[in-house]
Amino acid sequence: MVRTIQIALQARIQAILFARYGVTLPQLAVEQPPNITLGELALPVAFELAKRLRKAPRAIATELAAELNALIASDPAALAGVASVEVAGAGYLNIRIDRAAAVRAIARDQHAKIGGEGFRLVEHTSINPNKAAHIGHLRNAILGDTFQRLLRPDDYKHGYQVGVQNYIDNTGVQVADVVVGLVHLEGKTLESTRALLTKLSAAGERIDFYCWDLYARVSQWYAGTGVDDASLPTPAELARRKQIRLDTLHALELGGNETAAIAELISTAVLRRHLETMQRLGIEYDFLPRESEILSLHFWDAARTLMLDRSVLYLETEGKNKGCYVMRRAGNEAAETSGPDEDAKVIVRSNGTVTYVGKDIAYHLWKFGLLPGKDFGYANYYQYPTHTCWISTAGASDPAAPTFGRADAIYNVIDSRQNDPQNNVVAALRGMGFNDAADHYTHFSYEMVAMTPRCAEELGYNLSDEDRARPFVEVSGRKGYGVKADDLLDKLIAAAQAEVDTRHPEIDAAERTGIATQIAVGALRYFMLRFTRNTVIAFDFKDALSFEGETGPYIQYAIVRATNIFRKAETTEEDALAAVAWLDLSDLAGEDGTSLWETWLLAARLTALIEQAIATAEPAHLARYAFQLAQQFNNFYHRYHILNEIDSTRRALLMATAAVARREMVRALGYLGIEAPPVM
RNA sequence: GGGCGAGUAGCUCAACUGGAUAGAGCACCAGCCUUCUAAGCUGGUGGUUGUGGGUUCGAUUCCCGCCUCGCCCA
Repeated sequence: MVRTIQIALQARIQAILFARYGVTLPQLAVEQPPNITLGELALPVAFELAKRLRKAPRAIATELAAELNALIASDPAALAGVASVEVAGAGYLNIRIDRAAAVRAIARDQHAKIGGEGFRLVEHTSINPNKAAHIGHLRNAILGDTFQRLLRPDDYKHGYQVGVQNYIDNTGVQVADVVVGLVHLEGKTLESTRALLTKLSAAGERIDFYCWDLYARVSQWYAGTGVDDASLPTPAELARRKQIRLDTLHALELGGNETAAIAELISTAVLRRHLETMQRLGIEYDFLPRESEILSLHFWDAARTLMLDRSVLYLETEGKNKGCYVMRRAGNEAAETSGPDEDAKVIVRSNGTVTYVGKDIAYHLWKFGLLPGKDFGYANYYQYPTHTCWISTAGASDPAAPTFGRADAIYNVIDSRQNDPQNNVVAALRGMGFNDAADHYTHFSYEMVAMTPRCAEELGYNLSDEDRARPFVEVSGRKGYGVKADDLLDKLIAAAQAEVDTRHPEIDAAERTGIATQIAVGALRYFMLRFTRNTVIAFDFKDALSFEGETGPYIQYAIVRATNIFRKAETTEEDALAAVAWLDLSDLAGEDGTSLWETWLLAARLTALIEQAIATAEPAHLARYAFQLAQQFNNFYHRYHILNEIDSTRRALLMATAAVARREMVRALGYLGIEAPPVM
């Protein structure tokens, strides 16, 4: 509702500016006054114009206010919802909203439209399928899933058509390392690896946890510093191990051999575990494109042809990159120095192998439907209650499967360490003339999740003095340092369960666990979303396990309180809101009414916040909003005792206020992927 | 050496992309449960926004130098 007024206001003011001064502003900021007594919206537009028009801001604001007020007087429909415009401070244009009219509109759930045409592809999670998911992966998946919810069509908004994919690097060095561990440290074959999976499954143990330990062990074996070596091996032995690693990697890339079959078996099993882990958090995928198919379906060959045709790729004939196919780096396109561009990015090495960036360019051409004649095969892999998750295959495609390589816009949730490679892909697209694709390519970049040194030591890791002095310690799969996603979730559920058990012994055990799980997920998802993307999260159990203050459970609790009011009053949120239509709302103007009105006003900002979160690709804004709304509701809750109110008109207004706050809290939390428990 | 990001209250973070008195949470102190659930509320302490300049009506925000920290590239 606030957004509807904002849009109308911006359009009207732009029209006036053009008619009166002949100017059009590219952006017209709409802010909030510091205090509600000054109005509901504020525009600093007069300051902006002061320079251009060489006129005092206050004088401009006065002219604009007069014109807007005249418009409102002559045509009430022109700026529906706006009561008056006044000048304040040094030249702010402050807007007063017609409270009664706005409250009626909000109660009817009128709000601005969100969404548009086109297919948007959100890629997130993308964990190497060689070990358990950890807290860093959780941040990625939670960010991506939340963003996907903001885009997707639902009951509240038209949204955009969305596909969610999770890219699987199943032929990379990380999977190869685990295969080395299985084959060379544990002496396993394809058959005995299969037996291992069966055994673990029967014992209820997690293959991804098994691989977590094995991966760390292999990494140490390469260095000769782990449990497999009593003393440091000879250089020749270390070289032999390094060669085993390379040979294994090549076998995976080649495919069609026992090593690759073991990799396929293990990576698929670990992948399934990742999907299960993420499903605990309400995170689902539509498609799992794998690197093995990008290789076997020869995506790169098509990309190379395209890149050569468009002169993005060229053969370097001198310098250190002689014999390589290279591409100029982003920002270096105009370099005209003589001699080889030593800073160019190698795409095909002199031995003929393609680098990661090369494969990534091919993959992204596919995403935009720009890779001629290439698409994945699609096979059914995982069934969610409401839809299927497809996986890539080199074999025949399931006729029921959709295709995903037709995106109008893409969002890649990838941590900030990949900034450079991501920029290279965009530069390649641009270099090929695919500017529209490049313009709609969003690297949804975020900083890593590290651990506080205290947290790492709690987990039993031996830190160097240097590490101990740092603000945080990086999660490391190679070292085996990290907090596993499932472990953290189990811990959170246990902590929540203890609270629920003492508070609600009357509820049956299964239901208590269900509530504890909702609370745990709420705490975890909110924790990962409250930080803006470019903030490094220094993970600590104390903060993450907190259910008080700025947390998910705080918001859930506020909702439960609202729920209780309706339960005790034996009415519903819907009825309370419907009653607003014939309610006398004249009270809203007074001081007491203002306090109620502030709750309505904040509740009516949801659409604006969603738009902002989409435009800036920053879910943290919405997370903070949800918390602020819960704070606002808790204030309201303590100030007014609704069920004791004897004046029926007033009681109805209070009920409706609780209803609107609850409605928007539930919605905002829903977009964050957090459910509202029935009781807490 | 080059690139990117960060430095704000004791701690962890915001600040709607240049606006009005820089805000939350945690911690600490003092209060509030026979009340719609205290996972809550009220009040208080706490700031030279790393530092030095510049741009202008106005800077945490933009520009330049310097200092720290992190990541990526070579």
